[in-house]
Parts: sequence; structure tokens; C-alpha cells
Amino acid sequence: MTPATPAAGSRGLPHPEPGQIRLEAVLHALADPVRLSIVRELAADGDEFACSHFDLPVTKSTTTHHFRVLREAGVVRQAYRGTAKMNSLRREELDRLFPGLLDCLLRAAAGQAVRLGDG
Amino acid sequence: MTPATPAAGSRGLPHPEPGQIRLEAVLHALADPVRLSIVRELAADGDEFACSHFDLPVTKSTTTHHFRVLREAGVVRQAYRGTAKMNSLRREELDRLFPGLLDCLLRAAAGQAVRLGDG
DNA sequence: CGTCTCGTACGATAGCCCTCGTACTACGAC
DNA sequence: GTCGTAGTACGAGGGCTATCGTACGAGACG
Repeated sequence: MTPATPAAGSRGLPHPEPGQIRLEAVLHALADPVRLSIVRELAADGDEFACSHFDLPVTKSTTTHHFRVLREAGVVRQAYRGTAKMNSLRREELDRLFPGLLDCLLRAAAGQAVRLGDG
Repeated sequence: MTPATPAAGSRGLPHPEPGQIRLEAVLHALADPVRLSIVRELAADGDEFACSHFDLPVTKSTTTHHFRVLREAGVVRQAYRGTAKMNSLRREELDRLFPGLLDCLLRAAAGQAVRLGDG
């Protein structure tokens, strides 16, 4: 088992292939405010970050859970690098599967935040 | 009883105003396959339809529930017309709040269906 | 009026999901 | 080897949700 991928670390992390990514799972993943904020931050910085980089209002256990949901939905890619687990957006795959969706979503989230800020 | 909304002998249906529509609620509403199919059909035909128009794999009670979720999320507008309850997409409001999002979503759903059909 | 259809309300059930705490493993540094 | 840090696993709790069945109300139509 563990086919070929884990070139870097040792622990294997199952990711869905592009053909397996379901729109409903993506929407469900993004419907949670904690996960949406993770995705927004990943998209804004455009790089990969460790789980511990994010300042989330939940415990470590819950953080692990949210990142797994995002990974299993096909939204983020995760890879171990030492003890750290680096997270990055699967932007290219998502853009190919659902053209424009991610950008619209991020713009919508940003607009929502602005509107909330305006009061 | 029924103290509030006494107006005009008809049943009142509370809709969120555009400013109250939350992106997360919209995503949550669209994350369910039954509700997504409803929205897709409404968008495809571009008109308003009674609840009974849709051929859903659930009972009447559950159908009522799903339409209410869509209405309370701000995705559809509902109005009584005789015994029928007409449903229509709140396209303009949604497009104003989340530009391009609905189209991307619908295109993504359509693409997903095609991919599934292809096997 | 009676009856039929459309949809609602209510209660119940089962499953999922977010959250947590605690105990544990994996890796790097000293 | 020992320690510290990053993250996982497991179990539990509380809440939400999708589903149903049955009983009910609102209009249309004879």
C-alpha cells in the first residue's frame, strides 16, 4: 500500500484525485467559518503554511479535524515536513474542475467581511 | 394566538433581506444534493415553480424542509399563489451580493454532472 | 356543501458534525 | 538518550440536520 507519493516524509496522507473531488463536499467544507478563514488565508498568502501558523479560535484537536475535512474534500494539499504539516491550496486542480469558482468564493467572502465591518 | 403578522388572511413567509444573507448559509444550503438540484432546476428554467413541480427523492415533509432552508438562506423567494407555493431564485440579489458566484456554482454543478455521466 | 390537492406542523429517529480533553506518536535539537 | 514541539487518535458530549409519518389547514372545483 502507500503507492508512490510520499517522497518527503514517512506518514502517508490520502488525498482525493481531481476526478474524485465532489462539489458538494467542497461547499460543505467551505460552509464552516473556521475552514473558510483557513482557505482565505491560504489564498491570500499564496504559499504553504504549517497548521500551527493559523490563529484559530479552536483547540489543536479541532484544528486537525478541520484540516482533514479540507484535505478530504480536495480543497487543500497536505504534506509533512519534519514535525510540521504544510498546507497549501489545490488551486490549479480546483480551477480546472470548477473554473472561476474559487475566485468568486474568495471575493464573496471578502465582500461579506467588508460589509460586516461596515456595520 | 398568532399575535404577529396578522395581515390579510394569507400566510406570511419570512425572507432575509440582502444585507442579512450570509455566505456560509448559502454554501451550507447548496451543499445538500437535493437542494442543489432544486436550485439548478430553478436556474435552468429561469421561472418560478410550485414545490410540487419538482420530482425529488424525498417525501412532502422533507421537501417543505429543504425549501425552507433555501428560503431562510436567501437563495430562493417563495410566495403563495392559491394553494401552490411558487419558488424562484433570488438571482439579482445574489448576483449583487456575490458577483459571479451563482453562475460559477451552476457551471461547476453542471460540469460535475457531466463528469459523472462520463464515468 | 363535500372533496381533492398542495403544503404545513409536529413529533420522533437516526446520523452527522463541531467541539473538547487526554493520551499518544513523530521528528528535531541538545 | 532526553526533552520539547507539532500534530494525531480516540472517545465523549451536545447540537444540528435529514428523513419520515401522521394529522392538520388553505384554496380550488364539483
